[in-house]
Amino acid sequence: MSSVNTDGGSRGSGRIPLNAATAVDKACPHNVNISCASCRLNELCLPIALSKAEIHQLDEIVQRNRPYKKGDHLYRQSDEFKSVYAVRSGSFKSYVLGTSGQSRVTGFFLPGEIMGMDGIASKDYANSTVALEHASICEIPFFQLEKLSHQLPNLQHHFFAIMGNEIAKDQQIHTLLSSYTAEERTASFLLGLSSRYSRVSLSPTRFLLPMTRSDIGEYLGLTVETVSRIFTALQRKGLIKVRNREVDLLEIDTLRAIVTTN
Amino acid sequence: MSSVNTDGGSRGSGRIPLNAATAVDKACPHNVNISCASCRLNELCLPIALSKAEIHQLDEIVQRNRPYKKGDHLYRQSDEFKSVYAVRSGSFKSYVLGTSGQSRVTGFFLPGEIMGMDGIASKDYANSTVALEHASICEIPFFQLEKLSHQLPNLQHHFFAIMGNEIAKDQQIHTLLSSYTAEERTASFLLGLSSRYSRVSLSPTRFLLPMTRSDIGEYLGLTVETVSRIFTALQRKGLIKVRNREVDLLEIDTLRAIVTTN
DNA sequence: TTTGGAGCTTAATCTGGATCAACAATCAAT
DNA sequence: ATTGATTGTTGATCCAGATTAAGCTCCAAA
Repeated sequence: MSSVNTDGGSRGSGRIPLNAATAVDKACPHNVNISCASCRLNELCLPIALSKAEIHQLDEIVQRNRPYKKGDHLYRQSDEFKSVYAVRSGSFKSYVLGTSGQSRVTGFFLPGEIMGMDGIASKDYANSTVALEHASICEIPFFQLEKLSHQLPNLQHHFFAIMGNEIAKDQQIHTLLSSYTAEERTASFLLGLSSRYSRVSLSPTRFLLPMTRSDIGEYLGLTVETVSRIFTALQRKGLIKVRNREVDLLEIDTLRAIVTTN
Repeated sequence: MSSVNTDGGSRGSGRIPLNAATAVDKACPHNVNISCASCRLNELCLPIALSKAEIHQLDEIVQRNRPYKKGDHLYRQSDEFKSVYAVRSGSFKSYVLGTSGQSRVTGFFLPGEIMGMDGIASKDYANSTVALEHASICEIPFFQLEKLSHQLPNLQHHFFAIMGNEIAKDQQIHTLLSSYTAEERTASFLLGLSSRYSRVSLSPTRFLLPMTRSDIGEYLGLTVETVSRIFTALQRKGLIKVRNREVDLLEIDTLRAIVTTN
């Protein structure tokens, strides 16, 4: 079941409907009135491993607000922490500002992924988080999630797993940044996006980048120029095809080889 | 109350008993028979925010094994995950091995800190973890911790906070590696150790490094040579004094300024 | 007390990616 | 359609930190 797109979310005036974050057999995720039970992401998101009845209880505490448009902030650095958020559709980036105003991207979030966990310990968000395109979310007030986790061992277990996953992922990035070249980082980044898109049943080889080259650079510890040059170089080698935000992974195994040869 | 040291743990044949991880008014942490209730770390470690009775329940599931000597592994990459570990005394590093055998340090652990959370999601440890010196730990079988967390809301809350803290910390390192110079990274690293030592009531300005220059380099994405040069440079500027593993932070505010001027 | 190896330092050279600069393409707003 | 702003590309130059190489210090084991 690959996607049949109906609406925007893709940027190129509808020309190529790549990874538009829309539903196929379940309700449209931009729609505010979906329950977890009917959400097409329910096997990737918080409800995993919950029973029907338990999902219903989760539904009770989930708030589905109006959608966000590109540039809208979900929360800002040092705002008081009160909720974690699941991406329902679209995408977000998180970033911090340096003392002299430069931004540093700390993460990207695609449908089914959880945002805001950086605030759990300190009670303030450590990052700002902003929509990269038209997007919608589910807000889960954390104190209610804790209360419910206390009643539902499955939910507690799963949320521990989600946080553990975030920890493991952040440590991989640590390794990436401390010892990989620009080309290795970029290849790894594209492969990472690939598997995340594939997780939500979108093409693992052909997708639209929701972020700018500059965002990618800030995330990978590279300059925009380097990211642009590496894209061009990978294209010359025939491993990918890039046109603006549109990416084709032509030789995914060779890309993987670049990463693992480090 | 600053520390009065009685035994080793410091390496310099007893010459300077800096940050020997020994107890003052509570039982010696190398001792296997301490309970959480009597442990001098109980206000930093898992028991925070637990009542007397709750600490007793935690004690029941904590296993206090024999001490580890330098080079002993706690677990290795891709071993089956079954426990998290609290450092009781001494210190550890975690690392991963690249395809061609090079090691990449992913973290250092001092008394009161929790190791092994990278395994929670995947059920396998993502890192290997090894003692940097004579050290002891408390092992907490994770499934028992989950079961107990389910009974004790305070424990659940606290463990969420510990994991959230790890996430926030890992993201700071992401920023550090993606946009700080060698000098900024090194200064930040020293300041980080400083506050972690101070957390366990050891001097924040004078301590022994439990790790090699090479470990530091692998952690910060620098070579040994660069770490060595930066240490020398910071010493020439009068900001620190280094002699082998012994470090003095002479101008802690200037060090902070180096980091924040990024 | 020697010896060997791990750990550390310093210096000389090299290079990957940053910086600087110019321009092109795309898009949103009029 | 035109304009200006944002985003992306490409080339020339530079430099922080890697690499290479050599010697030094410390200490554990013979």
